[in-house]
Amino acid sequence: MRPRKERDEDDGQDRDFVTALARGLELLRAFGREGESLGNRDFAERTGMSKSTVSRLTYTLQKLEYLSYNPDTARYQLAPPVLSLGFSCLAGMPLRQLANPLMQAVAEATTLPVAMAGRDRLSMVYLDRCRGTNAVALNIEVGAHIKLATTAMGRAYLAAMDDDARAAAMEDIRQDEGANWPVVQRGIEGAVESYHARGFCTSIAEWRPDVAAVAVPFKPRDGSPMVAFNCGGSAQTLTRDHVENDLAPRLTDLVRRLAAIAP
Amino acid sequence: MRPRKERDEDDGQDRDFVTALARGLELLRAFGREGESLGNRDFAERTGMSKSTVSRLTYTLQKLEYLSYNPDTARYQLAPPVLSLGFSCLAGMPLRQLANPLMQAVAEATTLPVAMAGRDRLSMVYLDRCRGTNAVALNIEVGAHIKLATTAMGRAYLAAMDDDARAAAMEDIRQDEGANWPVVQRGIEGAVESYHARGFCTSIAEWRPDVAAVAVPFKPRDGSPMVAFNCGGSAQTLTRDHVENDLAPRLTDLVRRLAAIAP
DNA sequence: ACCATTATTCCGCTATGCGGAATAATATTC
DNA sequence: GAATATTATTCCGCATAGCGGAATAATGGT
Repeated sequence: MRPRKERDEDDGQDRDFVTALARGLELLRAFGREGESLGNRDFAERTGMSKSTVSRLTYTLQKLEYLSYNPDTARYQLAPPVLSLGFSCLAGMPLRQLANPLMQAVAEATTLPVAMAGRDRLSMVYLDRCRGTNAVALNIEVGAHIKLATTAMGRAYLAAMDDDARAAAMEDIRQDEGANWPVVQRGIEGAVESYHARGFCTSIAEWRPDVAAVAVPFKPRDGSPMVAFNCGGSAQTLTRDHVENDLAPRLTDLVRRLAAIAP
Repeated sequence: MRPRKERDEDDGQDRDFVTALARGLELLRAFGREGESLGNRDFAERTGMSKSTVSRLTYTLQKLEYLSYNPDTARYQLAPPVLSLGFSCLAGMPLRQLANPLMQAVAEATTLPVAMAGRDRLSMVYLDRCRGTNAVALNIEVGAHIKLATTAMGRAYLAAMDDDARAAAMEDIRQDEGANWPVVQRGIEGAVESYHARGFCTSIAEWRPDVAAVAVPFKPRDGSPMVAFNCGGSAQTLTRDHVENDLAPRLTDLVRRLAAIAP
């Protein structure tokens, strides 16, 4: 086969990029995690597309049953076929099956939840998780988002990116964070150093004041997307010492074992 | 606002239907539940689109990060953002939060798993589920599919559809089932009767020889998509009498209570 | 009854996206 | 190692799909 030539996007347009598809997907993304229903008006505002375009796209998506339409409120909502796609996505990650037992072992040994996540723009998305026997703590479901910029998970991911990809991501984060950026930036830079020096990243009372966590990235050799593993709990009960000298080694060990069995 | 005029799709084309979007989504759907990776060739075969079209669409989807590309194998795989969409879909279903406690109560009373599902083409997709304390039985995850045509869940859904929608669905099922159709058809017709007479549908050793289940549909008054609830387990331990006279009333009761608190 | 809001339709224009054929790169075979 | 088979991408002309502005409809509030 033939590797795709680098396209010149800067000046001219990308002749192979299908705009209509991108727009439609942007519409699906417009829903927040809080499960609001959206009207055509909302879509137009959130995405900056013209009313007519939105109308046509929602019409199409509804016909394909990705959106369900409520005639009473004139609002749309994401429909079950969207969920199916998400499930196929999970099914297509052999890493999950391989990593799960290792995660489970750490969760049991530490009594804390352990999770695996991948990136989605400025978030990390949970791909799998094991609950620790102990905690009521931090019960995040598969599919849920946590911040890329300030969580241990996100920092571990950032730390393991190529320099240029990380630079691009950090630029996006800067846009997003506004005034917080200096603090956030320091956190990320610290994480990069921590990762290179010790192989893990922490976030103790930085994402949320009551949460302490550690995370380690994993790059599959076969080129499938990078993931990260985390483990953590209440910042009240977990000392920095405990996080760095007990939890962190368990996660680095998890990743080492995984590297031995994963492609 | 203004209700959308009925389009004439039969003869001319639908001027408002965005083909490129539909095609791109069809590509995402092409992945089976078994988590294969697909190359452009596979997409072209499965969807019947031309090679060039597939190439452009996969390029676009990859750029949007819905597909991850493995340069070694030249195969694509669904990426985390797809999972995010699925999660937003769940978040947007208030019914889940309302129904969950009721489902939990039935699961505990019967020691059997109870689930809620919506439709996706010829499948029912699990939207939520509660495990019964008892069984190792039938542990299906959220997002998973079961057959529309032969499960209790699917039959309950079919039974509660409008006559014309059901007719359309049955036509699709007929296409899909081939030689089995006569048996399947009788099952569905029996389910429709059962639903009208008693308010529930069963499938005992019909979907799989070792599974017995009962299901009840629920139509939200606010126009959001219909769902169904099921409950079941091993056909060895569950008698028809038990299913119809113990489990079924619990589910119809669940739906009655839900109707009282849901929109 | 009127106005404000929200959606949809209409329609001309052009960029968009389509597909066939040519081209490249890689795997496979002998 | 040359030759062949496979799989992908690029090129490019053409038709048309889809875009957006303006007009039109329906609805709800006051």
